[in-house]
Amino acid sequence: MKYWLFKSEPNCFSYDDLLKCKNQTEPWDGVRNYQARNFMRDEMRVGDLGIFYHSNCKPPHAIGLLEIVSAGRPDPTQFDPFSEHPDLTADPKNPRWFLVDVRARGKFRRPVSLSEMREIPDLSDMKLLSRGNRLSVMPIEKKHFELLKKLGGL
DNA sequence: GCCAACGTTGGC
DNA sequence: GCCAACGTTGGC
Repeated sequence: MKYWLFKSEPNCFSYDDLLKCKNQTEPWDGVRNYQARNFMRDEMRVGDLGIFYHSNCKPPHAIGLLEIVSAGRPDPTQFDPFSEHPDLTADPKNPRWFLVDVRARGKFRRPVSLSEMREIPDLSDMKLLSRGNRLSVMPIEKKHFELLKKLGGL
């Protein structure tokens, strides 16, 4: 089993928004980065777990757990000219962008801020903390997942 | 295939 | 609002 970190801007889609979705499940659509796409298309498996991270807010923080509940599948929003990230050059017979469906697996009792993470030596080699990292979906080591979960009070 | 220009991300 | 980092684009 693998572990992942999913970034989202809370004013766009927050953990509470996920909790309000049917079955607390939602497609993680709109990703338009090849590396992130490859993770979703090729490496995620049903049952993998993830951390939900709120970016571009004050302070940025990890806020809860999620579970991957579908394999990678084509992201329908690429073909929708009215979606936020249409890609009209994508061929429906050979989709370019993929998503997975994620389900909420528990909100943290307390958020774990980015600055707090930076102060914890055991988290120092997390990809999230590396300079200039802009990936919205990235792998995370099990030990980091477990520690974040604990810091979040779960 | 190189690389300059440009756009985006996202912490600060 | 600034800017570092980095991905993408497109001319050559």
